[in-house]
Amino acid sequence: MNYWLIKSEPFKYSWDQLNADKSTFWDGVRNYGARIHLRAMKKGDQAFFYHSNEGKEIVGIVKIIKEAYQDPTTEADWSVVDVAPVKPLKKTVTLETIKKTAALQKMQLVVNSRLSVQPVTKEEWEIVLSLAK
DNA sequence: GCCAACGTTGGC
DNA sequence: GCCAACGTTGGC
Repeated sequence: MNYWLIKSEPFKYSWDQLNADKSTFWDGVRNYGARIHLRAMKKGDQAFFYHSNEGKEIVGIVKIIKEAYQDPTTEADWSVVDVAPVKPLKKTVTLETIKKTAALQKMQLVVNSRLSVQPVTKEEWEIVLSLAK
């Protein structure tokens, strides 16, 4: 089981929208680094859903329900995965909180905030979950 | 709205 | 293959 973090600007595609849709294909990744991570995702992996720009917080957990396939919105060589919501966090975890947490300083969110699909270690995953209680 | 950081593009 | 210029992202 691998853990990830995917970002979306809430006014583009929000957590609420995902819950209304039940599942979606995660498109719009146009970055080679992010593409590598997308293609490494396995069915059943879980990911944090992060709201960038507005909110700047992790709002929920999603799971990968279909592994990477050709992005239907483009002819170019980009991939999408299908994701479905698992559950919202009881308490959202803000970027501010993450930055204040010593054990989370190596999260990609802190190191490279621009990467839209990021790997998360098991340790980081569990720390974030503990912060969300 | 600004700007720093980063990635990509294109000229050489 | 290097690097300057440009565009985009995202935090503030």
